[in-house]
Amino acid sequence: MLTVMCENYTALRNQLMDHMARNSHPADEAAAVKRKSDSTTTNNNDNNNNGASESSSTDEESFKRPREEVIKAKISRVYVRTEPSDTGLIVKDGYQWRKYGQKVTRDNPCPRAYFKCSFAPSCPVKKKVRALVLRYLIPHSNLYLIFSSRS
DNA sequence: CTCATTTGACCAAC
DNA sequence: GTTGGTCAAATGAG
Repeated sequence: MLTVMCENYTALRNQLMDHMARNSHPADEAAAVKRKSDSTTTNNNDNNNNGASESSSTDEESFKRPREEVIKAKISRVYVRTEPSDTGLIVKDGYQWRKYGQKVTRDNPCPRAYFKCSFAPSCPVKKKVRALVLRYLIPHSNLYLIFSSRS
């Protein structure tokens, strides 16, 4: 399961990097080049995810933190529409979610549920689910995932 | 007993 | 004031 999760993370991260590279501003590109030139001691950064690189070296945080900050600053939202026939309340995306709240909005008859990823205690991933309409499919990453009926 | 879910309370933003 | 998001005690399922 860990291997699959790492593979999914790498694939998703590559997609994110491609997307960021296509839409990045000149300042971001300059910062990326600067970070790349800073990491002269090692080049295997991109093969590590945040969890697996914890024990690799002592000075890794000097170049690891800026990248995390960039990702966190680029919090994104993804809207996914699911099969109308699939009325189950459990999202079969292969990951564990813990419900931590539910709201009923005034103009919306369907309750909105809030889930946190329970796969890891520090996992920042959250998702919203509007029951019976939409739900999230993208698993672990630093993305903030939201479902909505407007997409 | 343990752990996940429920649900009203709370808080920040508007 | 309202609304959206989160917290946490109560509750239920196993």
